[in-house]
Amino acid sequence: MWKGFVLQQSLVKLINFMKIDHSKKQLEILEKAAALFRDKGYAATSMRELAQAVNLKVSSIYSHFSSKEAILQVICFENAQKFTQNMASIEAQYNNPLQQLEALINLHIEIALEDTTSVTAFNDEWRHLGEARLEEFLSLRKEYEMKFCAIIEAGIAEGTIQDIQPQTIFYTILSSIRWLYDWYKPNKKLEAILIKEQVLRLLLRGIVSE
Amino acid sequence: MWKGFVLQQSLVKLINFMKIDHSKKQLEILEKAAALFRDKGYAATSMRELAQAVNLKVSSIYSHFSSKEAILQVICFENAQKFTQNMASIEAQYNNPLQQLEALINLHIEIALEDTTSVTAFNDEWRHLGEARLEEFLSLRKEYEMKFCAIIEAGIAEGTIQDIQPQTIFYTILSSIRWLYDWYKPNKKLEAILIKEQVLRLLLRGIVSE
DNA sequence: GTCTATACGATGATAGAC
DNA sequence: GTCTATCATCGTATAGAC
Repeated sequence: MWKGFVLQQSLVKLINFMKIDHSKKQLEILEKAAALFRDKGYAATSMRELAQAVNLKVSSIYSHFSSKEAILQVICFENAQKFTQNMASIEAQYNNPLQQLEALINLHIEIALEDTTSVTAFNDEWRHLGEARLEEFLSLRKEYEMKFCAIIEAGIAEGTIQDIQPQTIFYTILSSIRWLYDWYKPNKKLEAILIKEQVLRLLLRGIVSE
Repeated sequence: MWKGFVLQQSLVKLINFMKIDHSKKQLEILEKAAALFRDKGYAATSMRELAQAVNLKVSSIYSHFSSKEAILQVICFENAQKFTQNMASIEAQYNNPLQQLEALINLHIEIALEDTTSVTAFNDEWRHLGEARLEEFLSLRKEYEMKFCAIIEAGIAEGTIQDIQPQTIFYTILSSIRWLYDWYKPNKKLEAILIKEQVLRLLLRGIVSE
């Protein structure tokens, strides 16, 4: 049995450039906004609620962000960058397609377990971006998808990955991890390790036991 | 290699009781509402938009449904019932846990491929139910989860399913299918069959090839 | 940067004529 | 059942004092 995935856990370092370029108050607003967007959705979250959550009057928020959508933009694009940059570092680190894929799955699981709020908002609420920004966002997303699928494709050619449409594998991986955002409560560190190992095994080896 | 899943495709019959109990106009409203809720989200969909979509004035909608939330309620609870009833019929049809699980996965894939709008709205927008109905809904969902996990548990005990926390398997299956709602365009019948076979194989046997 | 005050369009929902 | 008319409320956003 192939056991490579046991060896390379936790090698991926998460880059937190969200903390660069923003003032303390901006960061506070971004965090609370992400939490509200995650819990109630972007459209159902009002600026009045957000203001209350950060102990400001509504108008004061506009000293930090030009609009409600501007806040969503930061959340969406900084998270998109996070995934793109991590993928680049993974590609540099491994040259084996299967190891790259495993590291990518690991990356997505780790991000899901570590940063529940911001990434969830990014995952679910990007569609509320305005037309221009939405187009930009979708193009970034498409680029990420193509790189991801290229790795899968290489693994299929090599014979280490099942011969299934790369897009199907890609979408299945990405969405299969999404329940972590909704269900995982970041209390127990031990449980996180167990979940990570089990989800990874489930995706790589399947449900059926030999 | 275990090949049972090749034999029992498409045995699951989808029950469409959504078409019972509602007038034609109510059905039209429900369909358009589901499409709008799916595309823009419940909160971002206004009654005026919905009215326009069904060629009515806003006030006329209130002759068919008592409120915007009442429409969401129908969508959520009738879809919940759909899954519950299908599960019951699967449990009656098979007594092998692995076959039951495979039929359940098949069910979820088939529903995703056949009925994109209503189920997507149900999947994503239930959280906008009012407090009382939300509680009711979550209890139905919990019940479904427990039955689903009991089947997985039986498979693990039997040795046919990998020894992984049943909840982890359950959540991974359910969410792994969700990309179909977002990405699959119901044009090509042939492609649907291919996707179904591949997703099923991916979940059951995993990404890594032997 | 934060406040009070306010603009003003959109929202869910109702009253009452036909 | 459908319409016109209307309501009260809430939405994002701005102006201007401190």
